[in-house]
Amino acid sequence: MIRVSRSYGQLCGLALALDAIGDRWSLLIVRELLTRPDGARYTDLREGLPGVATNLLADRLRDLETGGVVRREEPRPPVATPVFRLTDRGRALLPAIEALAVWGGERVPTTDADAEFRTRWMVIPIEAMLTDGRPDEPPVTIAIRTGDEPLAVSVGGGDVRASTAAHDREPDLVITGPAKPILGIIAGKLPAAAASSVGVSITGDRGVLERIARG
Amino acid sequence: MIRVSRSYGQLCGLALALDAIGDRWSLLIVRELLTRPDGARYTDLREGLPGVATNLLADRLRDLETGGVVRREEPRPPVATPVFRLTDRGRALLPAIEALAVWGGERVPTTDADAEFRTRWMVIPIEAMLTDGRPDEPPVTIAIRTGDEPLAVSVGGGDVRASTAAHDREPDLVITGPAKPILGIIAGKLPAAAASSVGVSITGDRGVLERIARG
DNA sequence: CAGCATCCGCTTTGATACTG
DNA sequence: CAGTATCAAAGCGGATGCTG
Repeated sequence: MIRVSRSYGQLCGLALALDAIGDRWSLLIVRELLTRPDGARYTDLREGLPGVATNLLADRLRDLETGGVVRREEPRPPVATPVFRLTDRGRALLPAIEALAVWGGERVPTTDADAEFRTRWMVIPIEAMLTDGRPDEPPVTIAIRTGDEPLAVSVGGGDVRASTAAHDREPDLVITGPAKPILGIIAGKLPAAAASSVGVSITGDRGVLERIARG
Repeated sequence: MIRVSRSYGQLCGLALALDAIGDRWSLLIVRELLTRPDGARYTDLREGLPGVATNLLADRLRDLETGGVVRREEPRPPVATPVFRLTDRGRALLPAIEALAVWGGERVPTTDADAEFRTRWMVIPIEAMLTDGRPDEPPVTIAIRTGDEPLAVSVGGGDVRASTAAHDREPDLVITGPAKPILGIIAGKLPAAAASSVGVSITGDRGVLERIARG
């Protein structure tokens, strides 16, 4: 009944990391929790992890809890349901996940039209790949309308932050269309001029795109 | 007979990366090849991957070749054996592997005394965790004597490079002892003064340790 | 309904043996 | 040396059942 995920038994940082988060679905669970700072319920996680078997999700959450990556918070007596959050150690996986996401993002399949998509999945690559190139200018916001929910990107003070929460104010730039080309445009790999030809509409201050593109 | 490693089917950079290198042993194979710029033969890889089943190693090498991470170079007609190398795309995994190795390295088990170890496995964490803090000073070298083969660390010009090749000249610092405390001392987590109490002997210019420690 | 646990068929893994 | 072949055991994914 014990669930000890098989260890590589190697005195090596990478092997030890893979002992902890190398199982199938583990890093994707961490991805979900990274974009939910307030924690997530079991069903939230299932929604963000299409294809996961429910028993595997339960197993992995236990494993990650044992590994010190995830903390389960039991609800207060009356009602409510458990909430899962990342520990500090879990959040420390961000650089590794960003690096993997950037590496994998270079090969986004143009075929495979029926792949699952959640707008939330854009948060990590956006924060990893973009930067505020003009930290002294006043902050601006971008609204991205694609997928299952809108995305708000805040640019200012040298930082780029993305979240599925709503903006405080009117966005300076609004991007609407299918996710794949939007990612290309944001990453600067697809020129904004070609947006309409791939079904993406951009309204507002396009200069913001230059401000956030990496040198 | 087709070996399509199960895809997550998610339009997400991280999921795509895991589709390519998320299978068991895959990233450890890349680790081995990263520390062998001249390529490795099948048996070299087996030596550096204790515990891998030979059929799995063959399978993974095929998968990684299909995924564009590894290239197999067949030998010239007379004799010789195939050599496996990383492609450019495979080498591009270095930042992700470094991030994972650093994360995993923070929890090196003090128990598990019978874990496998190869000196070569120190190359990536050393290059990831150390820096040349005095790039204008003349280059220095460190010899690390532990595990199955000696390790040569070159510090200079702002870079820290490690390899299992021999030094060109006499090392400025020699560190001898068991791998675990040596890693701690190099990372600056274990004071050099405590070295002898954990079986580590340090001879030469200890100032080098301050030169390479991260801020 | 949220949050799992159980069962079941299939695939992957790992240990060993064997071959060109 | 560089793998392939075989097979038991574990892991995975899907469906379904149970409990508060």
